[in-house]
Amino acid sequence: MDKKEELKNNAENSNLMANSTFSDQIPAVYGGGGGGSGFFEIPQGYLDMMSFQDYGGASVFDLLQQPTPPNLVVEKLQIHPPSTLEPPSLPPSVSTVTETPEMVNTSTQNSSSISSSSNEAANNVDQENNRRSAQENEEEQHEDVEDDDQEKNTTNKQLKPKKKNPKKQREPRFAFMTKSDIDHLDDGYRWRKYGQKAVKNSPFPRSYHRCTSVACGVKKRVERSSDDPSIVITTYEGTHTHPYPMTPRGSIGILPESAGYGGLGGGDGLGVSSFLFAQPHYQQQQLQPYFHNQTSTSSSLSFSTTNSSAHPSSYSHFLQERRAFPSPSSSLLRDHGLLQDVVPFQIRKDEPKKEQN
DNA sequence: CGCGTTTGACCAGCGC
DNA sequence: GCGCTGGTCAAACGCG
Repeated sequence: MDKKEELKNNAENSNLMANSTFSDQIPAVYGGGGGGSGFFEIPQGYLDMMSFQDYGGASVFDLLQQPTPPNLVVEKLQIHPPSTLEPPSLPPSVSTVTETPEMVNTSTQNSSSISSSSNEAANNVDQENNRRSAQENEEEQHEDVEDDDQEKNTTNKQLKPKKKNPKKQREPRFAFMTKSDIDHLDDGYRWRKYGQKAVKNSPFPRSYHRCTSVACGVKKRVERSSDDPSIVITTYEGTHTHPYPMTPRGSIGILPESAGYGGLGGGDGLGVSSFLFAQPHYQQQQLQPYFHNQTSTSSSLSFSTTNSSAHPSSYSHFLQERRAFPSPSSSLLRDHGLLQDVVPFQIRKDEPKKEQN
């Protein structure tokens, strides 16, 4: 543990890395090979009911089929308008959107309405996203998905010949922030933690998780915002190559509210939160019960995407992948890809209209 | 015993 | 080239 502290301190003391600015962050959120992030302040329990339309690489608010739901307090939102793309027309609610110049490539400095917390959080996410997306955009086109396995195979570990494929491919990523005391949000999949690292500019370590499913190379990073410890930044990378587990960790999809999963942040200390979405159980409900009346705390959710493949419908990619594996209850569990890990379909509009091709 | 976590070390990429 | 950081590996360990 002492060493851990050391690492942290090192990271903190290290000023080699310039203070990350958004300027060179994710190039874009609107599809085209970019990413973005948003930050919503959402009443606790609302997440369970939240849903967005197919995230086809549009703006964050395009995720919201309808204007911001009544109980959804859009506190902060960051998006990354691509320098080369025109921002999509945004719904009325988007008036609350703050397009942060510094998040655009051209950026300078500014951003009035973005709080430091979300700023920082998104920053963390975007930082890496962008860093890679640049190089990945080129590389990824050459290779295909299997490389994760191949890496391991080719990694004949004698001592530590971790020579990986130079053209390491990065899968599309999807990041979001949640305001929660709990780090590891249970999205229904089973994850194995394979690493933890101290990150610079943050006193909180970042943990690395991998889907335990064989041949599924989906990874997940979890970290806390250095600025606002209550914010958990979760980044998914890759696409699940297997059906959505109906009984992950014992009880996905059949979690009664009484089971203590009613809302976010309700639990404490445990490694798993009630961050469960797309439960058939919820589908019965209407958009009414936003709240589960847990506590007065609120949960928040934000997005940051990196479309390394430069496809406008990057996230649709997820969705399609997931649809390839209709589950027994697929009729109920509309497949929304990783998004459904994050956003309960209740609020997503199930209309297939945005399923661009 | 199987599975998941912890942890120290290694590697690659990047900036200076 | 060097140092830093992020990402990953895998042995050791813990837990049920």
